[in-house]
Amino acid sequence: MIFASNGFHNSQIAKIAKQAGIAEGTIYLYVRSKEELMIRLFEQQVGSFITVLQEQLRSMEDARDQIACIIHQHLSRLEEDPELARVIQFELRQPNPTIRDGIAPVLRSYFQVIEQTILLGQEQGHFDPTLSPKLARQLIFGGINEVATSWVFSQKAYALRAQGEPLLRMIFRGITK
Amino acid sequence: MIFASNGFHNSQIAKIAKQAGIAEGTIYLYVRSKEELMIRLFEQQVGSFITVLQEQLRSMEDARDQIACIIHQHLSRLEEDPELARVIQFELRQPNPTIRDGIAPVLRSYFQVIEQTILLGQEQGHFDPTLSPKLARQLIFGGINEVATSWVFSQKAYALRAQGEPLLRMIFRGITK
Amino acid sequence: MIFASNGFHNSQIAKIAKQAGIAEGTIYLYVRSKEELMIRLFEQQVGSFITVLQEQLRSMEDARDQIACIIHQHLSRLEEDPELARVIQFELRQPNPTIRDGIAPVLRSYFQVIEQTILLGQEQGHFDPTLSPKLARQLIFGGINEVATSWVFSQKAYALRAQGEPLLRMIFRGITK
Amino acid sequence: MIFASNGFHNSQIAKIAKQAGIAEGTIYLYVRSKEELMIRLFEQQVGSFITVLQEQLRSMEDARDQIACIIHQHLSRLEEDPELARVIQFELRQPNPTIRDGIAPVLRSYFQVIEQTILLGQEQGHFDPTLSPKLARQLIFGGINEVATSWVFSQKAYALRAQGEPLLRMIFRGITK
DNA sequence: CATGAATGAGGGTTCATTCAT
DNA sequence: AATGAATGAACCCTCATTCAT
Repeated sequence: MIFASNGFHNSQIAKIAKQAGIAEGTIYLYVRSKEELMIRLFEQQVGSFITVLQEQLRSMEDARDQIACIIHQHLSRLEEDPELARVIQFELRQPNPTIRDGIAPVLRSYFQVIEQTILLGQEQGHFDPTLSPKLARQLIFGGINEVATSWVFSQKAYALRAQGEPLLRMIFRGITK
Repeated sequence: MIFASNGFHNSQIAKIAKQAGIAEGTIYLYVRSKEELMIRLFEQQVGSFITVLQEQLRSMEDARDQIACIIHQHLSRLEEDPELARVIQFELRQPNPTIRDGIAPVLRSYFQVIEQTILLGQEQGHFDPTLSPKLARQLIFGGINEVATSWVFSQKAYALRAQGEPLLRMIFRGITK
Repeated sequence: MIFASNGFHNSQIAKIAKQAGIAEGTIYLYVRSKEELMIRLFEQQVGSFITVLQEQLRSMEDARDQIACIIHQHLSRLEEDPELARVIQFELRQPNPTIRDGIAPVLRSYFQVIEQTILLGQEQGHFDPTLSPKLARQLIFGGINEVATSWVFSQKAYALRAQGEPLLRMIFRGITK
Repeated sequence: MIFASNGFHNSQIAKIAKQAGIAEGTIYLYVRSKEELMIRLFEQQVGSFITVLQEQLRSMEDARDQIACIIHQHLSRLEEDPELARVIQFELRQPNPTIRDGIAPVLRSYFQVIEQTILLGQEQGHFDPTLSPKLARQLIFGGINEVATSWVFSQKAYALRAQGEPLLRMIFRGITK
């Protein structure tokens, strides 16, 4: 089952199936509902992102490098796959509680990666030890997200990756002791 | 007739009308379509928020006080009216371009308030003059938004306002020279 | 109550009222329903047409003159008041049985005028006595009507009245002994 | 799938679907809108009528036989399928310009069949050469139509086909030299 | 395993009608 | 008598889901 991320645009099952080159009914052999499909797709995309990310983080000792890595990878990933960006920014921001709850675990595991890094940085004496890692994560994730949203809104008129450096500088100052 | 801000819950016209205590058809006396309704509601809510906010900002000289005010007012407003928070966080984050374009002007005017304040702070020598006001705004707005989103997700289990102080401290450090 | 024929276009009550320069509710002081309104308007228009027509017919002895008069008056009336033509051609040709039944009496009285004239012509020895007056009337009325319909469809690109003469000639030959 | 010609009665999609023994949504697999449905049905019905009619006309040399054939076939067709009669008489006589324009081509092609026949008759020396074929067609079509309308109004209390003979006689006299 | 035609519940919108003023 | 804001039933259409092949 390879519904590559290359196909949401409109999120009607008919179009998703067409984009994936399969029949509508086929989707339901793998998934119980459209909601589950959205969740599975999100899990797949974000899950693989996290796996790769953790791989890279493991090779870094300094939490500051790790934070830099997270931010750059996040922006790069969205820039590479604008469709995924759209999905995350809009498609998944739905009032539908089933979807919200469904993606929560994956999102939480990403949040934990960030929070762990902050904790590590605090232990290493780089980051302000009085910071709530959760709140710091919220600022970081929210900031990246808003930068990405603006970029999508702007019709991708500029390089998203280029925002990483200055954004990183602000965040660093914000969380450094 | 003023549409009650709490007239949402679900976004079906029937339910919106019921919540507002009016008939479905009545809505269409004031609004041409559901999309326009969403936009009008957003304009009304955010517009009045901005008006009040600017009033308060005018009485402050120091841009640092202004930033603090913005963050606190934003969080307070959402906490006072959790329904509005839900609408902004989820209901309006839609792929629908009409809505996105419709709310863009109001959102932009809020963004300008923030960016002006940052600019002022740079002129006053408080904030890093090399910062892009736009990017700083993105971090601030994105951060606040994410804090609010988490709060909504948590079923409002804690005081949103209480997050203002520590969030503010991080942001200050992040944008200060 | 003067809802002159000058106002159907679209047949929504709101527009009819606006055209007549009165409020929507006012209509319901004179009429129980939209259907009744349509019927009353039709009665008024066609009724006055018949009255005038009979006046003129009374001054003619020869049934052949009378038939000529009917055809010319009918076409003239529709040409003078294209709005009435539209109403008769389309607005009133509805599946709605209430309207059909409601206008039936007026229509029938017009039919009787025509059939009486044919009968007279048969007695005068001008028209084929073996003809069914009803069938002859159907041919005449149907013919006029179709000529008028074509004219309306053509966006009134030519003079409707001008069709009277040649149409009359055909009909005459058709019903003459 | 062929929409049963008797799938009308009322023109609500729900009822049309029910009559045709299919679901509402199914209709929209074959047709983009209700208007298109009406047009398609008309095209189908009238189109096949014209095809059969032209087949028959081809075997006749004399334009007088052809006119007789047209009138009899027209009346027979409506009598066989009273539902079609209702549709043509009422359902399609709508102010809706989309439908009017949509059925215009089919209707026009029927008109041409009639007008060609008249032209032929004029060439053969049977019909008055000074007649406008268009006007003659209007009288013929309008006459048939009115006869059919009366019949439908009468709740089909008598044999429609029986009207063909006397109607034909009148029309013949009307258009003969 | 895969298909895609068929389904039908659900939702936005219109508009004839009412009724408090 | 007149108004017109409010009503809400009715209707067209969409689209997630099913199931016979």
